[in-house]
Amino acid sequence: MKIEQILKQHISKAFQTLFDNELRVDEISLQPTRKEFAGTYTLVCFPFGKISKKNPEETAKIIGEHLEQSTAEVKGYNVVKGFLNLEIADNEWVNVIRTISNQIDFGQLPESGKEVMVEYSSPNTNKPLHLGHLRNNFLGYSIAEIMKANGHKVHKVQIINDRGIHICKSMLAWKRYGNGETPESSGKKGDKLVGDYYVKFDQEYKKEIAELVEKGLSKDDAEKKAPIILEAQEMLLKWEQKEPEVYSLWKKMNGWVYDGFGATYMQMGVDFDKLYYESNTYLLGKDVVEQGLKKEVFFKKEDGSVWVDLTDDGLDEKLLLRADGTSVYMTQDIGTAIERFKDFPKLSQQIYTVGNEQEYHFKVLFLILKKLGYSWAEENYHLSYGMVDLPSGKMKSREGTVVDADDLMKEMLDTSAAHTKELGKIEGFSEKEANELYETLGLGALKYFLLKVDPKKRMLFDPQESIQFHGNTGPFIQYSHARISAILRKAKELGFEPKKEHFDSVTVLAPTEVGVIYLLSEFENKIKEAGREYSPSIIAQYIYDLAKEYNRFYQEVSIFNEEDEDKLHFRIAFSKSVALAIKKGMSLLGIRVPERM
RNA sequence: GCACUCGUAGUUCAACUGGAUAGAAUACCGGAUUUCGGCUCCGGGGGUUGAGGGUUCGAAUCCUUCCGAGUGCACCA
Repeated sequence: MKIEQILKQHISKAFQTLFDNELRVDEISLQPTRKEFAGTYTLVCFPFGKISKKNPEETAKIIGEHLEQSTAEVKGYNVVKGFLNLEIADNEWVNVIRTISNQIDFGQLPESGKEVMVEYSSPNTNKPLHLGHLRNNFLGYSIAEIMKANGHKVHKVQIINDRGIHICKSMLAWKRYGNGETPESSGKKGDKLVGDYYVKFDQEYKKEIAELVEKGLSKDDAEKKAPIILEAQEMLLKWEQKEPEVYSLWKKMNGWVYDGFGATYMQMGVDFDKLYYESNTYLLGKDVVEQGLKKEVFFKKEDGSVWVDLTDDGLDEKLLLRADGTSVYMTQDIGTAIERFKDFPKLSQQIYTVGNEQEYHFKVLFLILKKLGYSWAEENYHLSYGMVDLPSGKMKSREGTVVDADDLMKEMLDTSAAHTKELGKIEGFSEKEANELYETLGLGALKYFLLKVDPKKRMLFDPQESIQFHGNTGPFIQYSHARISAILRKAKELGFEPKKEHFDSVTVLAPTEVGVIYLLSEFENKIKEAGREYSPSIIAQYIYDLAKEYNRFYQEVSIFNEEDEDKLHFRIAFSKSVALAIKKGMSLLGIRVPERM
């Protein structure tokens, strides 16, 4: 059992004995003791005044004294104001390492029986992926990994926005101005090529509008009557009727985009278990709306359009079906959500990784699903994240200030390659190994930088700072791991395989050792917390603290110069546990760690 | 206009969900180590937590009023 749990039980019992009071274990909260005081766990005693009928300081003393006398775990205590700081016996910490060394997969919680779906990425096929998508993808992937570590079964999915007027725009522009250009003929990545024609459409559209305005039309009229937009609308109708020529062009161009995106996802190191295509799902939801009408959850207006009234819940009325019977975004999302629970009947939760500008949309969506009587609706979660700003300000595609995902990743790889070569520590690496390392480092830096910030918060992406290899960065942690790996390699060469039966004589630890072991004992708590809060940043912060604390130990305590062989064995086992925690923690962020760098 | 989110060292981020003298990183200044691995470690300065008021033994955190930033309020997706 965990030290923290044992302590809580002791405290509960102490309350029984000392004050004849029932204090449940789950009512007790222990917090880490601040660095400047002795001890590891702190019990805040201010609230107990009523129970003990004494002031907080005396209360703390009584409890501390009792725990020190009656338990093996508490070796000492001190009281500052109403704070009771408890010092734990060193052999308890040794035990923690013994337990971890015995564990097969440290950092993996037992199966929960819960099954969750994580949706992320879901791009528009007209626009190549950019920095904002990177935050989305890394977040979604990481949350999926964190859910797995919490013992849940996970399905990673995305919905691909592959139909609608915007798709017809790029198709039309390609048809008009493309001269048969293909990714092969131009050497462009498929998604970039299609994106270019989307931009081209917009340019031509604006030209036509300007011409019409010159001829005396109002701007609104011009926007509606420009030939190019009329043609695009016609194309959409043809697409819906699956007219062969339009349909095959659609398939061809989408194919290019998927190839392009595929390459980008590969580079990012993210993947999906199942893809949903809007072209398959856009008709879903209509029958649900019909059912909702019958149940009088929704209502019809005079013109025949269908609405839901959410004013009682502090929201607005929301349109679900147009007067002509066609559906809107919300309708599709309702249908898709229900479809997914049909696809995976044991699903208990969906997590949608979507930017915070859609918070209102998801609030409405979940509320509608709840009103329709779906019990899982309340479990659904919008993993909302803030925008990524650049030092120059907001990213705006119109002003060309967008940071392209492919370009950025390439830059990170180049920088890490240059940096690594400069250090000259990788002699003996094959070219393939070296390239893998650059990728591990470059992407690690990028992912860590984007994930260390609380997802809810808007963040600033500074390209200069993100490529740094020291401070609170991915490479710093990767470096710490590589160094421990070096220690373990050396230990093996010298024949010091950690043997847990040797630990028994180790009874006195250095303060830095206790610091590190305390953090190790918190690993699983952090995984739970990250899952509960949907926040990879908790893991990122934790691993950084762990790496830093280990470095402190490393500086202070020598491993191989230690004469006591049991201590030496202990420190190797202890280092191994730290390496494991770093590796596992980083994998929860989708970041690999090298053995050498 | 209405709704939601946010405001913390020069800068980028934390703060265990109401706990101690608000912590890291970065940059700057000073020192240690020169090895198991160089990107390591230690110390220093730097804060009226946007401003005021309230609740509390105790507030960056909760309530309230201002000020400032952002997002949303489509028969677009």
